[in-house]
Amino acid sequence: MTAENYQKIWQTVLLIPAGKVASYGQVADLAGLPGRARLVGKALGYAPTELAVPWYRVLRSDRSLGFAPGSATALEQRQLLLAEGVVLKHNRVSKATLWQPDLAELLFKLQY
DNA sequence: ACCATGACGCTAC
DNA sequence: AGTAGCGCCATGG
Repeated sequence: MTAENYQKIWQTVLLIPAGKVASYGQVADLAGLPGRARLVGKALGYAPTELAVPWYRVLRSDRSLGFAPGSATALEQRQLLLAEGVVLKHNRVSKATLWQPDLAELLFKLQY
């Protein structure tokens, strides 16, 4: 069951389009796990590399990167986002880069 | 079983 | 812009 939750989370994150970002809480909600943002972070940490989950497109609800500024992971995330054309202002992404999925289409793709 | 620890988030100061 | 408290709960010691 927790394994299934991880699957739901990975699937949801895979739907985030390049150049867009979503928050941990948003992913949790869309994955059918409201209020469980922490689980999203855990799931991303455990994500199998073969799934190629775009973990770097997930950040905090205040639109700042999900890691301590200066940490190797934060630098990597910044680089990957910039490579997709995401605009970063002082360690924050602009509101325009937030992912706003069409719910009907999302439900269709997630196949619940 | 108990306790501490997080890739979090929201409300209230 | 910051801090504090609380809710959340899987994982590991």
